[in-house]
Amino acid sequence: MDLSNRQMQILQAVVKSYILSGVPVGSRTLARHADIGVSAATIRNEMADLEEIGLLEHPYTSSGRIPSDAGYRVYVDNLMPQVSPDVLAVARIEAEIDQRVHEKEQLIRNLADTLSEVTSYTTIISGPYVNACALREIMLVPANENTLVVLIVTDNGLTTHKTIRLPSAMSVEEVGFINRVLNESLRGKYLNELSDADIERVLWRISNHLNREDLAMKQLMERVIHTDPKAVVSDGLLSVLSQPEFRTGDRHLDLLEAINSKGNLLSLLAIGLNTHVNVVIGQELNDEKMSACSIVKVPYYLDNRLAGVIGVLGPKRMAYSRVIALLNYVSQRFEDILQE
Amino acid sequence: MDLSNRQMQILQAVVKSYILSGVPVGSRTLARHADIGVSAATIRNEMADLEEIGLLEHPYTSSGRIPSDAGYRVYVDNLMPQVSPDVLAVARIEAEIDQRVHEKEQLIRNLADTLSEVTSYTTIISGPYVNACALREIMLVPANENTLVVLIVTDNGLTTHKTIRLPSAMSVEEVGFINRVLNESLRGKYLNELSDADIERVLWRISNHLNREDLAMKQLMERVIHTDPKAVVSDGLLSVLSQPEFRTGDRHLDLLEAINSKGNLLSLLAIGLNTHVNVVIGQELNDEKMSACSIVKVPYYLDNRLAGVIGVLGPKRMAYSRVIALLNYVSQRFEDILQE
DNA sequence: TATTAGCACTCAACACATGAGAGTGCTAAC
DNA sequence: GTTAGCACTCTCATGTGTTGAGTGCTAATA
Repeated sequence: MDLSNRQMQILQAVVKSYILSGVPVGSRTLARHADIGVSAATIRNEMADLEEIGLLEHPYTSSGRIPSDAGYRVYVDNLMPQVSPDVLAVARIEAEIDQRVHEKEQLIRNLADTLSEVTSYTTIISGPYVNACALREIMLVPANENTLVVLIVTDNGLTTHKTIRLPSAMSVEEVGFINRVLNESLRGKYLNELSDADIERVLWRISNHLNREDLAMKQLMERVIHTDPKAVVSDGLLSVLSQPEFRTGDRHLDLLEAINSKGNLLSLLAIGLNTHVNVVIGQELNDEKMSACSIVKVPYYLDNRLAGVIGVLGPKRMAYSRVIALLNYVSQRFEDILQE
Repeated sequence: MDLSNRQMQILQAVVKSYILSGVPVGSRTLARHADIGVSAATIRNEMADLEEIGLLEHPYTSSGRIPSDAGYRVYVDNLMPQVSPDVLAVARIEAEIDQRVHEKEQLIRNLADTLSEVTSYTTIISGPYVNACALREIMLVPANENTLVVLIVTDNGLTTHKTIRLPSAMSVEEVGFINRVLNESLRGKYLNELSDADIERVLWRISNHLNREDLAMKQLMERVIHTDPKAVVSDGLLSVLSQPEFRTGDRHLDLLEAINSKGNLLSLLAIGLNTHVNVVIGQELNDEKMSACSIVKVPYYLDNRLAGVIGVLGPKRMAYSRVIALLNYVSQRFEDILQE
């Protein structure tokens, strides 16, 4: 698929104009407003070619062209201008950070809201994953005879707690002992990097001292170490649904339905999560109901460990370059915040 | 506003039919299908009277009648049949409870989801309020020199944790001491029932022993005692937005906008929260954007203390009697669960 | 050979008209 | 007090004509 310079220029102009206006773009508008330097007729010919290659499409016989999924793909990969993040948006984000919210988890949720507001799209985040951080303190608190509450605090100030139901009652002394062992063995470690041997060692110390069946302790350890896939926060649906592409008929219900299945969202964030910034367009989302949407997402790290993913969900007709610049910025700030 | 028997009969028939079909109901349909025993013309006359009183209205000159807000109100207060909760729905709810989810908070969230599914409306819950339960254990864990994590466990197994930033560094010993004092003084108490004297006493013990300024300790106590208004969980928007009344134009955007302001939702749940089951209809919600909706809600208690509110948000044309029966049932189950 | 002007053609969008149907309000009769 | 009858109203669905943007093709042009 080799494109002439002019074809690229025209494709770029079509995508830009369509993103801006949401209206299919015709050859004459392009001839007038984009600086191509040839007549509308020539542009028409080129457009016909671009359509044949599959980069543009035609809602109906005599409407302007709109980019196909492949067209957006080429635009995003090759034609899109690199921009720096919008100053106003950055100011909003920094203002949010300056609020000095106590809980980092809360701060990150707030930032997601802010991101939704400044982009006018929906923000989806996973993480920050507590078990990607160095453990500082683990605290077992008996809630009653056979229920424990586990509080986990990481070095960088993330916290989580969960309730564990024990198969049999456990005395305060036993809980205290396990607590001590867990802290001694796990402090400073990354929960998601524990080897089977590490776990075995801890279990051995515990079952050796307490007269407890191995299995129950093993289950307890599993629960302690395993972090729930950390609910995905999403927000800003309103602005996406206000976009014209969701105003006709029941288009908006499709999107809502897709988003409602939260498991779905998590898997969307996981698509092709190797590269840095990452754009998934329309059909690539592998979900009929979301084929009118795209996701721009970027993972954020802590000590080179994946700490979570930030994603922005919008219509396919999304301001890609603007969002990408912003996401890069925000992910950097996320890392700063986590780093403390 | 005295209604004749027949007027009540007609109003009831109109509301029932409209709730069922969503279509304005005319005198002939009523004469045929509702068992009134008079002709369409008579019904027309009565309807005109009901309209004059303000219980019915007229979308346009020659359409059938629909109930006004006041009409719904009379229906809900006086005319609505008492039904027992739908067996299928109850089965779904019990199945969810049988899952034996560890965290009660999680179980309650799951039940909210189930409630949304079986009613086809949106469920909103506040609570369960941790500070309406007897305190079992309070645990202060230092996260770093000037950050504390507070874990609170109640007698009935609710848990919450929050991060507190201290104005100045605090040693492990100091934290340990405060921890001890807090537990000794507060165990078994209800955090939202502490008197100023109680708090003063605790503060006195602490500042007396540690050489600490009173104000900082006071702030710490405030944070410990004060429960965040506990985010409102809402779900099942999809089914409400699928209702015909939100399909025309941008009606759905209005509703989304209203719901998006979460503070708003909390205040909606708080409207007139004295009675047991409680129906708030249309305009009564005091929100232009929600005037097409109603909320049915019921508080749930623990030891005669308000533990939270469950609400169901749907179109004004909601199956009130069914929802009320279900909510009564669910609130009872909530109380059982909290009671353990 | 690449480009352009010209022109017939297509199709969505809008405005307007028309008819059917449901339902009302009113009046006069029962 | 109740009912039948009838003119009237208004929505909704359908159809028709017009407009305008835009295309595809062809033939002329550089």
